Amino acid sequence: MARKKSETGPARRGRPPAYDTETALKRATETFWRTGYSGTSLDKVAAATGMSPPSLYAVFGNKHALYLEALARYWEISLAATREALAGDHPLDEALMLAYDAALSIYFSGKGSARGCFVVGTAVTEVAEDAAIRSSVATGLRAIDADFEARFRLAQDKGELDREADPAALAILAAATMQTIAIRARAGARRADLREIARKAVTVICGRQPEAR
Amino acid sequence: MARKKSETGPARRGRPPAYDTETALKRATETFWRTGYSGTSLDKVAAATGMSPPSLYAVFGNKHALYLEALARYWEISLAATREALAGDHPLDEALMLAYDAALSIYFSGKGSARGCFVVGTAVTEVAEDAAIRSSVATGLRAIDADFEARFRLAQDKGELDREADPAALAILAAATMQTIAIRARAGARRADLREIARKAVTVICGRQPEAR
DNA sequence: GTATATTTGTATGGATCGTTATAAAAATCA
DNA sequence: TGATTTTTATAACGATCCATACAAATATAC
Repeated sequence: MARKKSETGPARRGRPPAYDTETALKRATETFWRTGYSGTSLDKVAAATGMSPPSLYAVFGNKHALYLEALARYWEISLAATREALAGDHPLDEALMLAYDAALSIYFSGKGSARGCFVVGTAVTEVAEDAAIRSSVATGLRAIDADFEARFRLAQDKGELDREADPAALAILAAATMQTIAIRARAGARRADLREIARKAVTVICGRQPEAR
Repeated sequence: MARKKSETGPARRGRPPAYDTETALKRATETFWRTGYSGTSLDKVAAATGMSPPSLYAVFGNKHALYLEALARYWEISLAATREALAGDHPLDEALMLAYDAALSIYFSGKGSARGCFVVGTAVTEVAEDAAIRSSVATGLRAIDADFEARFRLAQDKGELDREADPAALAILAAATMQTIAIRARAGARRADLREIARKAVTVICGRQPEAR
């Protein structure tokens, strides 16, 4: 629960915070993103944020709570990116490519080699033993499926997609494509190659257009 | 490089090993599988294998080398399972389902909740900062793609698959389906639901059969 | 038996882990 | 100014990390 959202009230009482909570969370996220939850020590987070351990604990609680907040924020951002891509009035194949381009922008953000998806790259490992992380991941995965499925249903309504197509099945494949791209990005694949993968996947998923072109 | 493969020569000299290297590697793999590489201490591995830390180091080198050997062994087993499923003379859709059933058997093996895929569940996290693990993962991913692609090409030759289909694109989708199943299994999805996902994906991937049914 | 070779368990080293006690620093309120 | 409030940095806590020194244990070779 990030504070610092106070609307500059009548001036706070004690010593003012030296660091912004939002940017600290962003820096912490970047650190977890690269070395995972278990592989990231709080000292590393402290170094990345410039905050001392006691300040981190005062603001975020503990390492686990900090990671959960980073995970929740990541879901917000990445799900919003997918939704925005799918929400426009583009043709189905273009909308899907916009979603994959948005994902690629996230997966290849930051300095150095690609980090892929924060969830696939760090949360999935913890999910086996950590109920809180598992819950967050499961909920997010369902949301992705639902967003894709809604777009496929809309495509059917608009006549872009064969009436006999199965929107739920296509949604799983669309989500799977996003996830394989996330894995391959982290494993070192080139962005252009991954975009080509997305393009081919979209072609298969959209299938032959209904008669009216 | 696991020893203990010696063909019972003229009787070894010193005190005989108390533990079998193969079963120790299997137990170590199971431990990494659940808590990941960074999340698994050597003490935990020692407890799981029943071996003392010095014995583990004598046999496997160090924690990193032990994990790499577990990873290599996992690739061997899982790739062999996929190949065997695709190698039979079943129809394309049945062959694909055999591959997914084999994967599900691996993902749901062991006691307790499903661990998913060892690679997706543990190696992908380390891949960002560990060159050796990254190399192993990249090679394995290429192998999966190649195995699926070969099967799709065969299907075209046998007339099971539309001549205009793109075997490479379908292979990516088939691999992506396997990976999304791995992720969802670890995140708590039920086996029956994942099998249904596989079934629907196979339907989309195989597409409409060519004229001759 | 004695010497040699190899593995074993115990015990521990030095570093790092997550977390917190403590007190100085920097602001407002009186 | 002095009291109060809040954040800061330093330092350290016990626990655990990966790895190894050491000597007892157990086999063969002579």
